[in-house]
Amino acid sequence: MNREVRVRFAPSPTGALHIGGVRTALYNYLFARKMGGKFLLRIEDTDQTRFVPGAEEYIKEALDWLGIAPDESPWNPGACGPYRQSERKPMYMQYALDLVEKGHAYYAFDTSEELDAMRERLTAARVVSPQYNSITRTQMKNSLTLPEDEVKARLASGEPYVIRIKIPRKEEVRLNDMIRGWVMVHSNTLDDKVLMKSDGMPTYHLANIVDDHLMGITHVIRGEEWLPSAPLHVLLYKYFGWEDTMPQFAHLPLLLKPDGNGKLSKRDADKHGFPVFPMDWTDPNTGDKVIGFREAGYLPDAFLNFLAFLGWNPGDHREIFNLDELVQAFSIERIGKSGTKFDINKAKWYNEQYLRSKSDEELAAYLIADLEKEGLTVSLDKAAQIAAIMKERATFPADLWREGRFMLVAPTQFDEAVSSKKWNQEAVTVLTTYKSKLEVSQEALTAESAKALLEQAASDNEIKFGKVMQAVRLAVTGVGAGPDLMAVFVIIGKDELIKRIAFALDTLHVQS
RNA sequence: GGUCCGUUCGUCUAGGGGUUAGGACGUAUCCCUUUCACGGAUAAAACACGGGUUCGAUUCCCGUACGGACUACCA
Repeated sequence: MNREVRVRFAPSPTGALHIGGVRTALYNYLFARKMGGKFLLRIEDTDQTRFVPGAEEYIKEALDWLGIAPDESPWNPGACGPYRQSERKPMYMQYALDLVEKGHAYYAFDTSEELDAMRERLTAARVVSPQYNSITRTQMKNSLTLPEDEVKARLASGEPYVIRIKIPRKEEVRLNDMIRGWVMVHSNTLDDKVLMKSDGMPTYHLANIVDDHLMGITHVIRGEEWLPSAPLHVLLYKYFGWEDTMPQFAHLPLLLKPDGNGKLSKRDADKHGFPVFPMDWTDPNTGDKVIGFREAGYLPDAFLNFLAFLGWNPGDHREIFNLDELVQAFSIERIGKSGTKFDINKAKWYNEQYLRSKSDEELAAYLIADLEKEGLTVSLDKAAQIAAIMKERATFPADLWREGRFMLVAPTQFDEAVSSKKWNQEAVTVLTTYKSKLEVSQEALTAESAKALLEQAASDNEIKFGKVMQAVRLAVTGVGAGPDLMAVFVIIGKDELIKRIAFALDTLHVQS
């Protein structure tokens, strides 16, 4: 049987989409495209208590930003809708009841207090892992222990209940994970997980099996945190009689903290000052703010490239891949098994690579946008010129302006450390000469003519050109470092250049 | 605690029974140069440990250690 590949990304709308989730979405997308299949988005909102307004929109916007929009989603439904589990609510009960009928599930009436009491009792009795299972269920209030009449009466009276899976006492459950190979667990370590909650909603375990089946999902690519419950899912496929079309599983390694141990979290972002979310987000309930890669200045292609390499590699030494190239090169077999520590330096490096590969005009658009925020305007042409000489030294688009502002705004003060060391009589002499040469020159200012004139000014005074360059730079830009000076001169223009030199000559004083 | 998963330079990783264990980020040095960058070159830097199997193990097997995930009417 050769089914069309269909994969899904199934986040819960409980807040900002974590970077690990974004990577899961990306791998799903890459796999779908590579296999010529479909990538779907399903919103797993079965926990009504954790609903956060705006979270869904955040997910959509993040995927759109990265260019990995799903083929089917709540906003772009295909034939398998709805794509929100809350909207699929009426579908689940029949499947749960089917399991009850087959003897693979049962009703349970225990209150949360009774559940707590059971766990306390077991803990006190030094039972290693207190759980609702084949042994303990015999002492709880459920349709396995209660007389049939009573069960019916309780159901009829509207008493709250859940439906639990009846895990077999002794059975080896095995699955062949695409990343990890055969994983085996004994059913006696599994517990009778709740399938239907008392509010009439399914739990993740039921909903994801039913939906994946109904949606024709062929491969489940998800985080490693799901591995322990995968055997439960395998059992469910078996009990539903869907073994033939059970998806293949691929459990992705986790994204870990950059320094210590454990899963990457928002705390790490706060601690190290880098984002772990794709975009800015303010939680409407708690007011918590997180910063995003997008707002921090990461380019979507760079971010995607970085993300793809967190746990996957193409097997050769190439590092730069755009989305299409990632699709071509991607394979699940080349995903690593071990957890990946998060290194923001690599992300920055990727961003630099992509920034430099952009055209001057593209970069100019960023620059112009930044300038507008400060009420400044500049021609596209000039912005492109600035971008051209700044991009080699920028990590983020914002660096273009932050480090290049002197090209549009004359310095009003001068870097003290540089002036104390480099501002000397020789510099003053050369600059004075240079200024007058510029004033009388009829030539248009080019990088070549600007340099020729400066060299003349230096040699006229029998001073080595290189010796005063730092001072010249200081005079014109206010700082001691920056892009090629002659290019800067051309951008600011002759008049402005003369003005700046005059101002520096007036303002700075030679220290003895 | 239990179950499951994992372990190659600081980090991301390639590799795989016999290799000078390769690349990238980062770090250091040098070159280029009007500074700072970019770029180029070089360097330091790794197979967790212990047993097997084998002529030979970093690679295969088993333990140990360490790390992680899971252990809810959350996903």
